[in-house]
Amino acid sequence: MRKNRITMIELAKILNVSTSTISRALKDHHSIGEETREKIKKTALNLGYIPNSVASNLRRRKTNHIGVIVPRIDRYFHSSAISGIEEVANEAGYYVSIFQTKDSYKKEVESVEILMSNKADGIIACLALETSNVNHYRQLANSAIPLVLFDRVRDDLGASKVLINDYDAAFKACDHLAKIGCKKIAHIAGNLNSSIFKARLEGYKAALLENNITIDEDLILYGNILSKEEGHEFANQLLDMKSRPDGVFCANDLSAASFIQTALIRKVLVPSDIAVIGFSNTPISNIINPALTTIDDHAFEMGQASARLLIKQIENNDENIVSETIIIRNELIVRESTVSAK
Amino acid sequence: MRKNRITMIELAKILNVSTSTISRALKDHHSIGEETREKIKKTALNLGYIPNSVASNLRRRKTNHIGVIVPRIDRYFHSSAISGIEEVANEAGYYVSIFQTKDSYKKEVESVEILMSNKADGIIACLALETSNVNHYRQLANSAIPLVLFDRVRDDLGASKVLINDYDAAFKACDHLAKIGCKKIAHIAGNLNSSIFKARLEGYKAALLENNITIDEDLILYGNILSKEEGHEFANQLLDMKSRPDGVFCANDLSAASFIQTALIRKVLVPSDIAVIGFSNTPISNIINPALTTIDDHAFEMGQASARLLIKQIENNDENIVSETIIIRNELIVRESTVSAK
DNA sequence: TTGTAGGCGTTATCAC
DNA sequence: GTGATAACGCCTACAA
Repeated sequence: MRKNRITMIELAKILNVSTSTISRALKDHHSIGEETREKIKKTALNLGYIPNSVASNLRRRKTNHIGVIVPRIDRYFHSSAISGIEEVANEAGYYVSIFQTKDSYKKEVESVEILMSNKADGIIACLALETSNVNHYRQLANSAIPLVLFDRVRDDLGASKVLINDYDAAFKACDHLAKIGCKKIAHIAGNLNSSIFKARLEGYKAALLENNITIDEDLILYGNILSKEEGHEFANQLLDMKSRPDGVFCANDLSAASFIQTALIRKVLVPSDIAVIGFSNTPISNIINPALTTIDDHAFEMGQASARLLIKQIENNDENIVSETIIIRNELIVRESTVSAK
Repeated sequence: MRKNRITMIELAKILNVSTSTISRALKDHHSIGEETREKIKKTALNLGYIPNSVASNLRRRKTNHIGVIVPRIDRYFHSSAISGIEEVANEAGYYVSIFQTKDSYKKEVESVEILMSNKADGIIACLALETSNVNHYRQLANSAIPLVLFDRVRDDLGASKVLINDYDAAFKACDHLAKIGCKKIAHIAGNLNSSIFKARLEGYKAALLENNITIDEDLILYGNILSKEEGHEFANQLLDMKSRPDGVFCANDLSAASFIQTALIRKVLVPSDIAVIGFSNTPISNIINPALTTIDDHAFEMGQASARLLIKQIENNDENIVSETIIIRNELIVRESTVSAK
C-alpha cells in the first residue's frame, strides 16, 4: 500500500520550479503564467497530489473548521439544527465537527478545550442542562474564537445568540388552550436551569393570568430531560388527581406524545377530556394519534441562522459589533390533540 | 481582546528551559524531574497555555480526527449511529466530524476529498443512494486512511464493514406475516442501488417462497428515499387494488407509519384488514397507533462497532488483516400492527 | 535529566 | 512572473 506522500516539494523538484510557484499555481494566483499554471495543475492531478490542509492551516492560522456542541444528536431538534448548520457551513467552505454533551457539564468543558486546541475558527453551542458555570466559554474570547449560542442560551456570556421567543410561544400555546375552553391547565416543565424552559414556564403563567385563570402550583410538574418515561409518569400524576386538569402544555413533543399514549391507555379522551400541546413540531407530533398540537420552532432554520451568524463573525470581525441576537419565528400548529376533527 | 498567543516558546523563555523540556513536561515524559515538571505545568496553567493541536498534528502526522459520512443526519437511524460513533471515538481520544451527503454522489466525493486533505485518521461512511462509482473511496488506500462502511455497504471496495443481515431480517419479518395468516403480502422496497434494500427484497421473496406464496410483481413497489410522501402514495396504490393485500412489509419505519395513517383514513383496519411491518425500530414505531411491528437494527450499536473497528485499524494496523466484517444482531419486535392486542 | 537542531508541508514576504 | 527564505508551533533523534 503506497503511502500517498507527494507534496509540493516533490512537485517542485519534478517540474523544476519552486514550491512558491506550485503553491501559487494551484490556487490560481494571477501572477503565474498561463502555461506554467496549466502544466503544474496537470502533473499535480496525474500524480494524485492532495493538499495538506493541516500544514496550510498551521501556516495560515485558519482551519475552516466549525465546532458544534449539542446535548444529544439523536434528538430531532438537535440533529435538525446540525443539518442546517452543516448546509450553510459547507456552502461557505467550512466543515463541521460534532460534540455531544449528553447534558453533562464535564463533557461540555472538555469539548470546548478540544475545539480550542484544534483551533476551530468558531463554535456553535446549545448549553447542557447541567451547565451553570460558563467560564469555559469565556476563555474563547482570549483566543478570539467567535461563539454563537442557540436555543438554550445565556445572556451573561456576551455571545451572539439565535433563539425563538419561548415566552411568546408558550403564551400562544396556553392562550390557545384557554380559548378552546380549558379551565384547569397543567404544565409539564423542563429543567429550569435552562433558559428555554424557564421562559416557557413564564409564558404559561402569563397566559393563564391573561385569561383569568389562577395559577395552581400543583398543576406544574418539573421534569428534567423530558423523556418518554418522564412524560408517562407525569401523565399518571395528573390523571390521578381527583380534580383532573382539562388541558396540559408540555415543554416538548416527546413528553406530550407520551402523555397522549398514557391517556389513551387510561381511557381518557384527547382532546375532549383533556387537550394536549407539545413543543418543537418533531416528526412524532404528526404520527401520534390524535395528531399533536405543537409549536414549530424551526430547528433547521435556527441551525442555518447560527452558522451564517458565526461565519459572518469569523470573516468580518467587525470590531464595532460585540454580539448579535437573532430571534427566529415560531408558530402554533393546531392539530387534533386540542381541536377535535369534525 | 487579547489574542491568546502563548506558545511553548514563550513558556520556555519565561522558565529558562528549552522547548523540548516544556513539551516533555506537559505530557509527563518520565525523564523530566519532578520539580521542573510541576513548575512547568503550573506556569502553563497560570498563563493559560493551550496546546496547538494543528502544529502537533502536522509534526506527528496524526490528527485524532475521524470523519463520518452519512446520507442525512436528521434521520434517526443515522443520528443514532453517529451518537454511537461519537461515544466510542471520544472515549478513545478522537473527535468526529460529520458530512451529510443528502444521498448525492457529488457531495460524497467532495466529503472524501476534504477528509483526505484534512488528514483524517480514518473514515466511517454509509453510502449515498446515488453512489455507484466508488473510486473516491479507493483513493483512501493510497493515503493509508482506513475506511469502515456501515449499513449501506459495498463488497467490491475491500473495506471493513459493519451491518446487519438485512436478508435474514426481512425474511423473519415476512415469515412472521405468513405465519399470522397473511396470504397476499406486499413489499414497499427502497432504492435497489443500495445493498440493504436489495437484500430486504430478496429476504421478502425467499420468505414468501418458503411459505408457498407465489411472488406477485404487482405487489412490489419500488421507492426511493422512502419518505412519508412515498409511503402515502404507495399505500393508496396498494389499497386501491381490487384484490387488496393482507400484509405489507415496508423497508423502513417512516413509510410503514405513513402506510398505517393512510389506511386509517381510508377506514382500512390494521392489522385485521392488513398487517404492517416496518424496519429500524425508530421512535415513531412506538408512537404510531397501532404500534408498529418492526426490525430493531441497533443503529447505536452499529455506530459503536464501526468506531471500534476503525480505531483498531488506525492504531494496530495489522498488516495481516485486509478487512473485517461485523454483523450486528437484529430482532423482530412484534407489536399491534401485526398482532391485535387482545 | 536537559538541550540542540531539524523538519512536518505550506504560504507570506521579499527580492530579482 | 518566479525564486529564496523564513516562519507557523510542536516533537523527537541525537547529544551532552
